[in-house]
Amino acid sequence: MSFVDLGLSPEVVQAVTDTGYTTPTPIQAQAIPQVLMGRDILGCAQTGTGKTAGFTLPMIDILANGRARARMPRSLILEPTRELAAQVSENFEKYGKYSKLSMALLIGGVAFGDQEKALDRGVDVLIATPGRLLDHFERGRILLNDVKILVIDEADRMLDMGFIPDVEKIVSLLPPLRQTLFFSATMPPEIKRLADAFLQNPKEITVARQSTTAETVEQGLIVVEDEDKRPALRQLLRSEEVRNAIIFCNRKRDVDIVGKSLKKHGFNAGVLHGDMTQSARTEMLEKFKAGEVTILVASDVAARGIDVAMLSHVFNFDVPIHAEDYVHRIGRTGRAGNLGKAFTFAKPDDTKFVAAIEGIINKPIPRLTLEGTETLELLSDEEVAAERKRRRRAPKRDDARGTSKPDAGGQPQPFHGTKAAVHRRDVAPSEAVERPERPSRDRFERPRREREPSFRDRDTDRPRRDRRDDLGPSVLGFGDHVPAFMLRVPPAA
DNA sequence: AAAAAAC
Repeated sequence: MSFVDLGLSPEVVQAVTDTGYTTPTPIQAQAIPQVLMGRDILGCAQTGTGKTAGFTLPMIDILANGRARARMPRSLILEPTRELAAQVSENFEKYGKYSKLSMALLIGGVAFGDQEKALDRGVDVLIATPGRLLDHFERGRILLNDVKILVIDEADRMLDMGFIPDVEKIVSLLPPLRQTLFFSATMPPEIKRLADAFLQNPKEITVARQSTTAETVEQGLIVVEDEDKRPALRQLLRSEEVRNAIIFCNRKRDVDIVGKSLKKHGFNAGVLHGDMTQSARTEMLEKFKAGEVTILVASDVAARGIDVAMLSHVFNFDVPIHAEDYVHRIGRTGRAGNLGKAFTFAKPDDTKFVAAIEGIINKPIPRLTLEGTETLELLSDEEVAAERKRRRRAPKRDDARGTSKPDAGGQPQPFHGTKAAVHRRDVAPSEAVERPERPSRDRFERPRREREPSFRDRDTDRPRRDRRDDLGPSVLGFGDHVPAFMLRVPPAA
């Protein structure tokens, strides 16, 4: 079976041959002929299966005929992360080099100017993350009624990330008569519902998730105390033949800490997480791909899809909270038949998370010990519960990780907002932990701020005395019970 | 226990 047999054009086949690929992967062999026939696809597959080429190759041929009008893309590919979107655009560049296709990449963290210019020229292929795409749409820079092919990639991840409302909004802007390719690594009910809504008589393609069985990945679990993780990691990095590795941390903060620590100890390490600027993210990923940086400390931005050829190792500095993420993380190694190793550091109370992982990979992860490191065992569920209880009763005075703000902890603290520092000496220690109630900092819990009553002239934005005086003591919506502070006349500007 | 994504 070759790419020619799948019905692809000589131009595309040549471009594929140039990159060195000769044999289609199972998902490519199944999907490409169907996509070329114009059929909808429901693909159950993750990256590493050749899924991306499974849709880019036939799309290049389908879009070869016809021209895009300004601001009216002819196809749309939605990706959950910026890196994935960038990767898909590289795919189109690589395989579309003998075909004349125009393309635009709409992702956040990048200036609008160039993206708008590209849209104005007209694009055959539009690759986007949902937020930035909607942003362009709302600015009126883009029209979606000419989209003939829609690709929704990594749908389950979009769900995890809360993008589904955005995706539904975007799909509602597309013409109903179109071809839709829908990919997801897993098919929870919510994703199935979406697939049913978006697809018409789709061809279902399921590709075995080889990383779940992970025959080519040797796995190991090391149980240590939190503070022993970094030395243990260094020891492991030195004893293993690490060609290149990703080290996953659960928190961005720890990504920075571990990255810094490794660099300090002379490792060729770099960091990658979503709080970095887009240019720093791109630069780091490129350095890692090029081998300039051999150890990448990363958050789960890098857990899925990031396609770095032949990683020798994956380390989980923390046990991932969602078992699925474990599969995705270690799926970065042992790909395409190469051998890989995956080591996971667990704390003794990570019992539940480890059990969940072993449940979905359907086998135990071998426990390892490290010389010179105190290797422990996972606690039983009862022990974890007891430990939690104990810790609640005697809260830590100072946070060993150094992350707490100076005013946190159980010490008596001055109240804020008073001139004299008032210490809470008169309360029992256990109650002293209770902080005075403050407005929630969580942006989702924060009550929506009501629009202030407009005392300003709409045109001049000047305060309007007349209006304010007219208003009298009543405030709309409060009847006769108007809180005193709302009746205060704002200072004249 | 987190991370990801729009300004």
